[in-house]
Parts: sequence; C-alpha cells; structure tokens
Amino acid sequence: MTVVNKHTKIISAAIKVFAKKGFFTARISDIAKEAKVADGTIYIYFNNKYDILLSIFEEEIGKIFDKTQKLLLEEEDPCRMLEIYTRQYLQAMKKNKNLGEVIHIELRQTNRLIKDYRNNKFCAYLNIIADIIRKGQSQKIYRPDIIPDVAKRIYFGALDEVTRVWNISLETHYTVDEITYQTLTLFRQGIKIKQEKKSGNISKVITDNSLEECRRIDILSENQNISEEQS
Amino acid sequence: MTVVNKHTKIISAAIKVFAKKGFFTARISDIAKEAKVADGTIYIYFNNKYDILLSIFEEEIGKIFDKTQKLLLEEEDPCRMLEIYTRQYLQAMKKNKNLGEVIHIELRQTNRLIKDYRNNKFCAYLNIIADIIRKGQSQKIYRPDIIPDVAKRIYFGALDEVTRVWNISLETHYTVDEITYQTLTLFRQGIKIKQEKKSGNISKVITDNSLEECRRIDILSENQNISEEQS
Amino acid sequence: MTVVNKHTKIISAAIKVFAKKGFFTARISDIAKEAKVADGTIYIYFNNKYDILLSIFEEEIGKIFDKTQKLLLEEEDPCRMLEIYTRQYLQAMKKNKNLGEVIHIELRQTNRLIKDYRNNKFCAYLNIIADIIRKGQSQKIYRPDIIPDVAKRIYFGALDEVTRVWNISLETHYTVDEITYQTLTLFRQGIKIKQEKKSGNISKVITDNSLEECRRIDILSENQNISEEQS
Amino acid sequence: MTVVNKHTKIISAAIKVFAKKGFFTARISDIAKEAKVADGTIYIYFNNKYDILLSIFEEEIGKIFDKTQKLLLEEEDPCRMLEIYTRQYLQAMKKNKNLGEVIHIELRQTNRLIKDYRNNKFCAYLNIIADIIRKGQSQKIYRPDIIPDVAKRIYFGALDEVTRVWNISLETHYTVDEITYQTLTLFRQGIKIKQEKKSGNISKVITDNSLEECRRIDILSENQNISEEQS
DNA sequence: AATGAATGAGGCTTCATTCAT
DNA sequence: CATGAATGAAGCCTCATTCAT
Repeated sequence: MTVVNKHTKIISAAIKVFAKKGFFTARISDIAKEAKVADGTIYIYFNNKYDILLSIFEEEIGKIFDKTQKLLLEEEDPCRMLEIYTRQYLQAMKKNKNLGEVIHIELRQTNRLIKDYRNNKFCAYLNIIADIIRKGQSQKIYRPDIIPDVAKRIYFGALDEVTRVWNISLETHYTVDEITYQTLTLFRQGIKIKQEKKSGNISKVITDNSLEECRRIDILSENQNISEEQS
Repeated sequence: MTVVNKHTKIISAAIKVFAKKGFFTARISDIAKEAKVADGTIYIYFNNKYDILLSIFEEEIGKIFDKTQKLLLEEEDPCRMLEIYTRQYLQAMKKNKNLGEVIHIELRQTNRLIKDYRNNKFCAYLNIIADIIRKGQSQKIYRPDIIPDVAKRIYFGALDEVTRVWNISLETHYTVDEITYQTLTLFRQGIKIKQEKKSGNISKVITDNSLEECRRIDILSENQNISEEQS
Repeated sequence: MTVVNKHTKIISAAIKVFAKKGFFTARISDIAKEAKVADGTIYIYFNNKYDILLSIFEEEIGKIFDKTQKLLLEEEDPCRMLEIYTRQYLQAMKKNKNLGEVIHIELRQTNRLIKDYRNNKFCAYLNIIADIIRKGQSQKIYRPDIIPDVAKRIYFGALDEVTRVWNISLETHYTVDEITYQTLTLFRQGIKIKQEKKSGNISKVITDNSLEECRRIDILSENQNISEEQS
Repeated sequence: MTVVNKHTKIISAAIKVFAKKGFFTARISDIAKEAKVADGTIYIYFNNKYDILLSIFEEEIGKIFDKTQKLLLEEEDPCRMLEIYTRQYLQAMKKNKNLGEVIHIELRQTNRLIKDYRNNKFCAYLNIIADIIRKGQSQKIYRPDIIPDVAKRIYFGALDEVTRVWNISLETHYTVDEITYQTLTLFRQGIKIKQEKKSGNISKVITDNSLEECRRIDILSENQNISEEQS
C-alpha cells in the first residue's frame, strides 16, 4: 500500500505533464521529476515516450469504457443510456481534468500514428454511442434519418469540446450538471423551442423547406466553387 | 500566373505537411521540399516554424470568418444563419481537407501556446455561433435555458469532429449535404422524434425526471468518488 | 585522480580551442572533441557556448585574482606589490599560454556583451593596479600627477600585449624574468637613462619643455584636424 | 563629389558596424544597410566579408602609418619622435573612435588568420616604435637594457588599451592631451618620483635587490609550479 | 553596375535513450 | 531494480554568398 506501484506513478505523472505541456513539448525528465523517479526508471516500465501515451489511453479510456459498458448492461432505455454515457464521460473528465486534456489533444494529435494500431478501445468507446442510437431507432424513439456513425462523432465531438469549457475555462465556470444538462438536452431535443400542439407541423415544414433549400443552395454553391477552387 | 506568391506556396505546403505529419513531427525541410523552396526561404516569409502555423490560422480561418460574416449580414433568421455558418465551415473543410486536419488538431494542440495571443480570430469565429443563439433566444425561437457560450462549443466541437468523418474516413464517406443535414437537424431539433400533440408533455416529464435523477446520481456518484478518488 | 572533473576538462579544452580558433570560429564540437566528451555533455555543465567563455574568465581570472590578492596582503611596499602583481600575471600566462590568448582576445572581443554583467572580477583585478598606485602616491613614492585609473589601463594593456611576445612569438622568445624586468623597469623608471647628480634637473627641464611643446602641438594639430575632419 | 565612392562608403559603414557589433556578430546586411547599398553590391567591391576587414586595416592603418612616417622623417630626437607617434595614433583614434574599436578588437581577434599574410603594414607600424627606441639607445639617451622588440609591444599595448578609456569610457573621460601626457610620461620617466642627488642610488639598490629577489622567487615558484601544474 | 530574393551549408542546442554503477 | 550522467542524432535557424533581373 505504502509502496505505490511505479508503473501507476509514472502514468499519473505523465497524464499531468502531457496535459500541461502536450506530448511533444513534454520531456521524459519532466515526467520523471513529477513521478519522483529517475529518467532511466521510466524505461524499465515503458518502451519509450510514445508507449507511455499509448498506455494512458489503454488504461484510462479502458476504465471509463469498462465502467460505462457495465452500467449500460442494466439499462434498456436509449435516453437513459445516453445519459449514463454522457455522465460517465464528463465525470471522469471532471475527476481528472488532466486526463481530459490528454484525451482531447493527444488522441487527435497522435491519431495519425495510432490509427488502426492500439486505439481500438477508443473506437469501441465511440461505437457505444452509435449502438445506443441504433437501439433508439429500432425502438422508434430516435429519428430514423439520423446516421448513427455520423451522430456518434457529432456527439463525441461536442462532449469533447465542451470539456474544455471547464478545463481551459475560457468564458465562465459551469458545473458538471449544467454541462451535462446542456449537452443532453441539446442533443436530444434540439435548440428550438418545441411549439407543441399545432405549431409542431409548421416548425417541421419550415425546417424541411429550409433544408430543401439548403440542398439547392448546396448544389449551387458547389457549382460556384468549381470556379473558385484553387487547384 | 506562373509566378505564385512564395508566401502562399509555403502556407499551402505547410497545411499539407502539418495535416499529414502534425506540427511537431513536421520538419521545416519537409515544408520547404513541398513548397519547392530552400529551407532558408521560409524564414524570409515567416519568423519561425510556429509562425507558419499561426499564419495558417490567421489567414485561412480569416477567410472563412470574413466570408461567413459577410453572408450573415444579409440574414435575419437564426436558423438560416446557423445553416450558413455550418455550410460555410463544412464546405471550406471539404475544399481543403488538409486545412481541416490542421485546424482540428493543431488548434487544440498548440492552443496552450496561442491562448490569448493571436487566435482572437478563432475566438471571434466561435462567438458568431453564440451570437446567433442569442439572437434566436431574443426572438423566442431558441430555448432560453441554452447557454450560448456553452452551446457554441458543443456545436463547434460537433462540426469539428464530424469533419473527420470524411477526412480520416474511418467508417464511410458522406456528402457535405448529408453531414450538414445531420448536424443542423440534430442540433436544431434533437435526436428524439417529436411526439407532437399531447405526448410532448410526457416527453418533457420523462426528460425532467431523467435529469432530476441525473442530478441525484450525480450527487451520489460524487460521494462514491470520494472513496474512489486517487490522491 | 584518473576521473578528472568533466567541468574542468571542458574548461581546459575550451581554453585551448578558443585560444587556437577564437570564440566565434571555435565550434562546440571542437571543444567536445578536445575534451573527449559528447557535444551534448557540454550542455550539462554549461548553459551555452557563451557561458563557457564567461566561466573561463570567472574561474581562471578568479584564481589569479585570489592568489595575487592573498600575496599582496603581506606586502606594504607599492613597488614590491607591483612586482607581485606583474609576476603573478605573467607566470599564470606562461603556465597556460592559451589562457593568455583567450583573455587577451576574447575579453576584448566579447567585452561589449559582457560589460557590467559578470566580469566584475576582471574589473576588480584591474583595480588592484589602481589601488597600488594610489598607495604609492600617498606614500609619496609615486608621482601625484599619474591618474591611477588611466595608468592601470596603460599598465594592463602593456602586460597583456606583452604576453603575445612569447605566445605568438612573432620575433624572439624571452623568459618570464626578462619580460617581468622589462615591464616593471619601464613602468617604474621609464625608458630614459636617469642622469643622476646634477643632470637630473636638466632632464626634468627637457621633459617639461617637451611636454609643454606637446600641448602646443596638440592645439595646433587639433586645429589642423578641423580642416581634415571627414564629416 | 556628390557621388561618393561606393568603396569608401562601404568601408566607412563597415568600420561603424564592426566597431559596434564586432566582426563576427556583424552581418553583411548590417553593413549594406549602413552604407545604403544592396547586400549584393558589397560583393562587387570586396571578395567577401573578411576582405572588408582586411581592407580597413590596409587603408586606415596605412593612412596613419604614412602620415606618421612622413612626420618622423623631419625629426631626429627620439623623445620627440615618440611624441609624434603617440600623438598621431591617439589623434587618429580620437577622430574615428569606431576605427579604434575595430583595430583594438579585430586586429587581435583576426590576428591568427591574418598572421604573415597581409598585415605587414601593421607590423611595420609597430616596428616604428622599436626603431625609435634603437635610435634613442644609439644616442645614449635610452637605456640599453630595454629590448626594443619587447618594449614596442609594451608601448603599443598601453596605447591601445588606453584608447578604451575614452572609447568605452569605463571610469571617466579624459582629454587626448591628458592621455598623451600620461602615456608619454609614464613610458619615458616611469611612475616613481625621481629622488635626485644621493637618493638615486638607494632607489637603484632597492630596485635591483627587488629584482634579484624576483628572480629567486621566480625560480622558486617555477619549481612550485611543477607540482601545481595540472597535466 | 546595382539589386535583393533566394539559396543551402553548417552551427548550436535539445532531449530521448542507454548503460555503467 | 534504480539511477542519472552521458550520449549523439537530428532539427531549427542564420547568414554569407550568388545570380537572375
């Protein structure tokens, strides 16, 4: 108990350092100092600097994935499942803000290196969302025109970006609750005030019109772009 | 025609190289080779490697920002404004997929360095969303409980992440239209099928219940976390 | 014994290399090769190339300064003090001819960069001369019209330049003794044969005349210069 | 007249820039800017950066050398000749303080490169001093135990270092006259007050004793040094 | 002759990794 | 296992020099 696993100590230190400085800017000696071990010790537990990053993903994302997966097994309602997913993610990020930063930045930054390699766990984690959406669609709760594989990215992108609001705290500080509420509500019900009763139809019509128009504009602008396009 | 501005040539090359290798992994000599200039030439046009990245943001985001801004001036309907914003962003990203990658990754990666410094343009670009939402709220079209400064991040996060769908193309390729439709719809109307007439209330009750429960869970899990918390 | 302090090894190597090639022409890799360490090792002991130079001044001048200072404490006669000073400097330069070269050249060359910064030790070392002269003046041994702060420079300039006689050895080689004798004698008694007894007065008169004349010439030539002066 | 020789313009600019920044730190573009010509223009008039420095020596030292040489032809008294030499040098340095700086620093710094090559003019200039001393010795005016080739360096070293007193002006500002007086007097008559009549002998005895002692100490300390010597 | 944009060799410095203790 | 001094490969950047205009 008193002797903390060095592996864990290094991982924790690395999360902190990567979060603060970024993977490339962080130095091994920074991590070593943070972990209170010698530089060389790190190479007893990890093959190289990059391996530390990979291990963070594996282990930390793994924890969230496993816990979320377990909680979802007991749930059938897609809306509740989405809530669980969202809450788990946001809470994990809140608990360890540094981890959030690492996932946020490094996942992308090093994505080109990881690719198909080891981050299947992350893909699996993303796919949970797609599965929930599919479940909701089969239960006729979620709209069938939503493409789960697109929506999962929209959703995770939102979740991911939103964690910065309280990490980097550019504007103001919000509670996890507030952010959870905002994200879930926005995603489930949209930004527009639902004008129940009769107004619903109108709303729909407008939207459809709008989107139809979108498509026309899209085609037009695509054509326009041909001439604009820089080869 | 034949003599292309070297500044532009370098920027284009850098976008390509950064997109492929990432800012830190990219070498000045890579950019030089791509731009077909000598390494030293780059330093005639840019102060340093980092300045290239900054210039990409400034100039490229600037272009999108300016065009979007201009188009929005002619529009009053928040929904249409959101459409314009979304379409412009997605189209720009489609036109130059590498740029998308650079914005996506580097903006975050190097964000800690940029901060308040030069990327005000990016902040301004993000704030357009918040402004649209505020406009919608004052017109009683958008729900007042949405926090514009949070929602703008949720939305941009979604947009940003979604561009990867066709850039990195992990799953399948979708048209700009499809992605625009998906994003806009999801954001404006939510994922749930609107059960108009009386069911609206029920939906709302469920949601509220659900969220109430959320909060209880939140408190519970926070307590749980105390024991879980890693010192 | 066998394990020589790396710091010292690098300093020694740097003195040798700087002496041979000069600060700017010397390469870090030259010093590393001379010190038989890796290039990077140098940066464990010094912040940068310039810091090596500074350290040479600090440490080596420091040694001479300290030893000289200590020896002077036991002495009261200004003439003997001057001897000690001179001998110590010349002996140190003889012991390490390269150091002489480094002090000679680099002190001046890099003086503009060092200035008030770290070479106070050198200034202190120079001021010893001024102090000795002042002591001699208060003892009525040294002429009161000598300005100590000017004379210290004249004297150090002479010492410094003279070390080149045996370092660069442009003409012939002389012993430390010979040079010490030459310098001390010249400085203490002048170049002119002292015509003791009655002739002393005449000598003085001649000199005064000569110098009076100097001043007249000076004024004349200054006037001449006005027309010569390039704007 | 209006069209100033570009060669001259560049030389003047180079003197100014070298004086301010030093040869190695100065950039060709600095000189070009100072001379108000394009970088490339410099290479029409000079082979390379180093050639500019050499030309400065050649031309500027040459001017002083020629003028001094000419004035000395009309003079027979060594003391007066030394005055002329000193005055000419100090005046030239006063007229163009930047040139003083360049000679002072660069002559030494680049001495190892120039060596036997092109700076014969400088050697010739130094040798004037030796010749004057020899003349004084043959006229029985100067002490025969002075070695002209050593004394010329002692003297030039003093002159050179002393110019810094008013160039860098570390302590106080003195007039050319004052410095000329100080240097000449010190060199010709020494620092000690001449105690004419009988005391002259005593002074001599002390000095001789002192120097004898010097030599003993020298031998002793040389022996000491053997053990001190770092291999 | 004059220009100055372009070149590219080469230096200083960093830092992941090793290995003798 | 642990250490941390040492390594040396490799990158960013500078700037003397060139050459097309």
